[in-house]
Amino acid sequence: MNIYAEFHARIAEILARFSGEGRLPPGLDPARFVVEPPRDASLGDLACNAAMVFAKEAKAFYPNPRQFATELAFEISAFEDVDQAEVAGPGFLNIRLKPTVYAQILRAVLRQGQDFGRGASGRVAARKVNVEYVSANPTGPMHVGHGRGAVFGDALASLMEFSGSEVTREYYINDAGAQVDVLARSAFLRYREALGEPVTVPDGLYPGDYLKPVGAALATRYGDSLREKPESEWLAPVRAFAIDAMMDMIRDDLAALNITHEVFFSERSLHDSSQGLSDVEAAIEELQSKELIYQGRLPPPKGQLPEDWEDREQTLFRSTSFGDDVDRPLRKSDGSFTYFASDIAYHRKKIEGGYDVLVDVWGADHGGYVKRMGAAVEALSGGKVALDVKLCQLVKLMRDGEPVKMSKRSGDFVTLREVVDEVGVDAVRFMMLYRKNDAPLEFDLARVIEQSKDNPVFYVQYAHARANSVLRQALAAFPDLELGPERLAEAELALLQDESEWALIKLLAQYPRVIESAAAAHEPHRLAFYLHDLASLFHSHWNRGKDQPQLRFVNQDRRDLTCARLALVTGLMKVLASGLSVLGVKAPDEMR
RNA sequence: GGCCCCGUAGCUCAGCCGGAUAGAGCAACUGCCUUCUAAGCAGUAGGUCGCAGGUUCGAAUCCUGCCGGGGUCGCCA
Repeated sequence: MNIYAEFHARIAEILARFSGEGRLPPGLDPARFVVEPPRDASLGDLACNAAMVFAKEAKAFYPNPRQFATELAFEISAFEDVDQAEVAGPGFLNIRLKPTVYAQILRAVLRQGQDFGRGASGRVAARKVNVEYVSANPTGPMHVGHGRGAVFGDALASLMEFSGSEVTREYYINDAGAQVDVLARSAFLRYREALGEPVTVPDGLYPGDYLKPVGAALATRYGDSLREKPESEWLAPVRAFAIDAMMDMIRDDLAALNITHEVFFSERSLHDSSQGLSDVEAAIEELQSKELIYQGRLPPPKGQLPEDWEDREQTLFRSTSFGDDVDRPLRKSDGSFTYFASDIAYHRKKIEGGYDVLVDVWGADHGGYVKRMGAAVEALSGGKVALDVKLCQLVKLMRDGEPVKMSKRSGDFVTLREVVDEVGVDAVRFMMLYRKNDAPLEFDLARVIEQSKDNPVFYVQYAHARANSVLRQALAAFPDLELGPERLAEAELALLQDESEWALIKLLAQYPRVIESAAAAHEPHRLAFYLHDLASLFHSHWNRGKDQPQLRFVNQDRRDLTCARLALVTGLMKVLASGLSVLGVKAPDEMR
């Protein structure tokens, strides 16, 4: 039950009726106006800008927006659940609802529980969505930056799912490039080490200790049978073995963050030509048939020229036809395919999967890649599939305001796993979501486990725990009280008289709208901020009970009033629990 | 040099598809609280929304140019 969507529909109906009656021109697009909470709650419950948005079209019928709005206000006042509708400012329509509307919403929250807000996007929701995230190279443990993309993608997937889309969570394994050969050589070195050879890791190989167990496992599996063979013979099996080991490790790291993917897609599989044309070849062929491939030369990049730059003719994709800056090469100088070529093939597979929307979550350093990928998806889908690339900025790891030193070169960097083990899943997830994805994030290891109001994770979880504590105390005061949501929904809600009680209910009523807009914008941080706002309002109302005992939720002398207030508390708990669960953060019953 | 992201209170950041007097937390200042319901509470002050144009009834929001910070710039992934 989303009152904003509800009134948007009703007003759209009025406009359509006016058009039919010749009081407005036909064909006014309802998508152009909005129904939203007014800036200032004292203005009412809903604000609508339709009269101003359509002022131009309505000019022949109403000389100015205010008169148009007055006409609409007259119609809206007639609704049973509307207390009053009035015109304000240049032509705003402010609607005040009867309190019974909010009482109904609270009952809906209680009855639907954690499903309140589910499917909030209704028909606006994309039907089938693919969210690709993490996609860290299988060459080592994940670091904190990967973690941000992982948490972001996972929460976005849940959010879109909750709002009404069918979502597939996908991981693209970069198991085809040169870096997995480096991985294989590094693992082979550790294999020789495990067989008793003294080794030093040369430059260019991965030095991390995490490959030692892989070397040992190789030794167990192969004995010394690979030792004297040429690289051409051991590379493939060692590479496959090491990739599997790395993916197991990455899956473990993700599991520690409660992240799972439905699909792990192998880049290497795109190059498999054992069944005829490989996927990469097929993708290029398809683009060829659309005359988007040609042999040509690229101008050298401006600024500093790469040292090994050579001007040569190459296979190019005409991405400039779709807004890219230059056309992009598909084959390297040795004839093999570029990463971009495999990525085109990969996205072609996703398009074939019948998705309406593709979301890719990348690190900000891949920003230069967005246009060409968008061009490829547009070319391959004929513009039917939307690709939204979400770039996640860096994470700066801090401790008590001081940066934590990380040197990746030595192979001795702070891993995601270490951070999760130190501060817990909830802190990592919530903090990573409590910031826009494209803004850099400072993550302070000390601050996120602080139990104070300065720590948003604690603050929001504590609101849930505190609500639960109120219920426990109510039970102590009235041992026979039935606290089931169904029973509380029958409480006499009209007994709620305090303004901040209604402010809380009104904020609860916004939850579906928050879900809808956060999902539509692919911005889970909006939900995190909403939950913080909700917690904040609850805490501050709770604190008023310090000075004014009559405002406390549990009132020994007023069983009926207590019930009404418990209905509010329970509704709040449900929404907090629902939102936290969408973000993948626990809603604890107590914080001790 | 091209492209992308960012620039909002002293600091860290929100601000939806253009909407009414631009918000929150921290820090600062002023009171209160010191066992009351649970990790304090209430209030005050603080802004040229980087700058300059443009679009319009209306711009932090959209467009153009500039300034500043970051990222990126055939074959790396």
